[in-house]
Amino acid sequence: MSDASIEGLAAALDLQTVRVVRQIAEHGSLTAAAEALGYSQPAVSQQLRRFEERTGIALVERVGRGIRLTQSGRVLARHANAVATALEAAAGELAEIRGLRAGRVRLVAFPSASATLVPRLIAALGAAHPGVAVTYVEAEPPEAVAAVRADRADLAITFSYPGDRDDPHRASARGLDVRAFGEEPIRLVLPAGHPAAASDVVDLSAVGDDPWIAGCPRCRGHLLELAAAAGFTPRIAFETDNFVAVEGMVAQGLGVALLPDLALAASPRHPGIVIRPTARADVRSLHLVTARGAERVPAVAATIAALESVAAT
Amino acid sequence: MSDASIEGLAAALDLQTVRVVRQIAEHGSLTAAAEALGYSQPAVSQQLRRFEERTGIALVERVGRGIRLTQSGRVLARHANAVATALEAAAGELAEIRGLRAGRVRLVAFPSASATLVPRLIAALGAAHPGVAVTYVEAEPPEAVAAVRADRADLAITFSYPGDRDDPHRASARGLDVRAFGEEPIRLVLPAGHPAAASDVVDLSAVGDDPWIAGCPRCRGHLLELAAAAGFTPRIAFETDNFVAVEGMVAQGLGVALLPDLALAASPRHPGIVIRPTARADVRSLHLVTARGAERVPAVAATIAALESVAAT
DNA sequence: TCGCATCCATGCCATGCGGTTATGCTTTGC
DNA sequence: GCAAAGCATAACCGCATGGCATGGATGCGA
Repeated sequence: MSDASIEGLAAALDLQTVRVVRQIAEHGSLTAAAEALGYSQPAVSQQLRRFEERTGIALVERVGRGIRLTQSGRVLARHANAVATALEAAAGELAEIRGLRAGRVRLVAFPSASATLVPRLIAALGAAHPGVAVTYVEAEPPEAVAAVRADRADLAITFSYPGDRDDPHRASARGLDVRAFGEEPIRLVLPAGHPAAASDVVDLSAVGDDPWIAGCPRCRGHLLELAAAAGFTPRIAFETDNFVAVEGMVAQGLGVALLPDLALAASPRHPGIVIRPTARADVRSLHLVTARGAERVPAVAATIAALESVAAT
Repeated sequence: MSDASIEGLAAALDLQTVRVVRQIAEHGSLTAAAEALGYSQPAVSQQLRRFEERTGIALVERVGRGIRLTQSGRVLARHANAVATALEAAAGELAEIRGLRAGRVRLVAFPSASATLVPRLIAALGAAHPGVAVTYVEAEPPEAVAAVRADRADLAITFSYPGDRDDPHRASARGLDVRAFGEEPIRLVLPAGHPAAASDVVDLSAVGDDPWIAGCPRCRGHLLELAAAAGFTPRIAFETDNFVAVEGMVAQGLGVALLPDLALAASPRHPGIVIRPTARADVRSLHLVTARGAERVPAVAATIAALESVAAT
């Protein structure tokens, strides 16, 4: 019963009363406390009375035309400072986060963004909001989405090919927020001197008979789709995740390849290759995946803003 | 501006939100938090939304069909424990006081109560409520009242004579609470063998020619009043505050005296004296003086109750 | 001793906070 | 594909909470 009474009391304690008692202890009168709190005097008077009725605990006693705190009142006033201190500490931290003087963003992005997009993003974010801490992890889109879902990341940068079979932004990203923030051209990579390199824009069918060097599984799937649309089935000679290796292979004349812009921009252009846009101006789309409502988190919002400004260049 | 925003935030923080966030952090869902708090699920949902609208701070983000706390939410949850701890400490202390397992009464009483009434009072109070601490100071009524007014005492036991000129319970006790709790007979003290001692009840006029031994100034004033009512002017031979000395003087035949019952009960009865009621059954009244509303303080209420039971015997 | 200023309590009223129930939407698991 | 889980929204409502006006008691000073 003693425990129950304490719990009941703790539930009956409200901040208003605590604040009022604190001011009364400091100023010695209801009127002064009311003024300090920006309330009218009756408001404070009633606040006290309500608390006393609710809890059966007398906080003030009258003496002359004034009042003074009872023992209980003084006890509450003493603890009021502890409560106020804890609340102000919380408010301080929250204000820091809201004002972007503190905060944290855990970023995940696909590998080819690591060399170009992500560094620029982090730099822009750091310049605008030095107080925000950024952590970055590299992961392919499906894993990146999983990281957001599992609360291992706040923000995932992913891509998807048009008509992607297991599009990470359809089934697997359900329950999350996906926003497209740009498109990335897909380039045809040819060995220098390749006949098709003569024209500024190359139709895929023009290299339908060449051997192909394919990238990651999903990139490979995309290649198959584009080739089918162009009317051929690519003969895939090699597969590798490593863009630099792809460029080297193409330079050696081992085949041709499709590479997204960011992958090409990640390293100095290999001298033995030529880059050409595809005739159909193929692109893959870039996405931002977050928990729904995460854009209301200041650090996340700032990151999105920074990403949009970076992506625009 | 940063400070202002912190202050604004601290003012916008309310216990309900803190409690809600705390439960969400613990249980991981609104529904579970609502159940833990004894609320319906929409109540918790709206509580959160209101806070977020009020402060512009997002506390939760949605993921799938559930939610999770944002960084701000976790910050608040962390501080929530500190707040809850402080509140529970306050509630605990208040519950102790309310349940009379703790508390304090500062008692003041007039000297002749020190030997009889007060010890019995303190004993009764201590037996009923061992947790309540009692302090006691001896003071004449005017000083006792002043002590209550100046917050040096919670409860003053005083007396007043009927028609007292500067009645401590009229002018000087204004703004305080005065309650009569009993009357104390005034006895005539005669040397053994005094002729008037032959009758069980003595009219004052029967000893009008005797020399008198007077007590404290206010007692002396009372003596003069009673004598005047009986038709004589007392010849005052000695004055002393000390009741025991009064008894000794009377025993030596130096005069007669009026003494209140409590003063007589304070020491073993002197063998050389005789006690007689006065013909008019004179009494002085006993009072309890407190701050107004002090009876709502548990320890004070318990003392009053104990005093009433003690005074009844 | 008689105003006058001070301080708190009270009555009345408007507002909106904070709760409820009912219901719908999205996601997830079988 | 359907049922269950989980949150949001809408409609409604009680009363806590604050304001204003006023009254009563006290204390101070002329």
